[in-house]
Amino acid sequence: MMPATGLKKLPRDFYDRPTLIVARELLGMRLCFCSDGGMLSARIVETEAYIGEDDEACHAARGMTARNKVMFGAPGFAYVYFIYGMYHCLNFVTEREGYPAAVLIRAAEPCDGRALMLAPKVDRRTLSGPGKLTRAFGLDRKHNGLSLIDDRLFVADYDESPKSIGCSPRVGLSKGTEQEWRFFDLESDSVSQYREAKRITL
DNA sequence: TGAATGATGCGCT
DNA sequence: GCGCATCATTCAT
Repeated sequence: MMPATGLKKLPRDFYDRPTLIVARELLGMRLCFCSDGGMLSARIVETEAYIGEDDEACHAARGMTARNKVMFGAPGFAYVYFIYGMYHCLNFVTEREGYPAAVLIRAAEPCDGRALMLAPKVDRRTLSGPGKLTRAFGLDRKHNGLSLIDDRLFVADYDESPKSIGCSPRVGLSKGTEQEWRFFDLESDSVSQYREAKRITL
């Protein structure tokens, strides 16, 4: 049952589409998470696409493993993994079951539940990076495999689409840097710092 | 303002 | 063992 406020939770069909489309359309959408303390939400302003076994940068490039198997499953599920010994990254699985693809959520603007976010202070930079975002929300591998159609973790359309969208190579990779599969809201100051200016001033 | 680096643990070869 | 879809800090310009 939808609340009377007109909350539009994205259906599974939204994710069951080409990953580049999903990555772009997620910009401006609200990431919503019911933490133990209450409801958290943030406006997504930066995403990256990872598409199939032919994408050298995709975790699925070497086939299915215990770690990446959620990516091979049905669309509309959360793929959360642990990286660099101390961070987690949040992804949304896309495309048909059996085809491994996902969108990494890289940055967002804090909205609801700011007092509940696990950060020294909450401002426009609090969620400006994938590791910072998951840490502030308290997301970790316990949340790997959660359905985004459930009420615990989901995305809703608040009609906050960006006016203009930029793209660039994906961040932090040694392979797969030729594709420009990173997308971000050009007018947001919550986008992650890395190479931000390079592509915008084109 | 930007480049280099250390922290830190797990998955995979 | 090595490398990693990161980040905060340090040091150099």
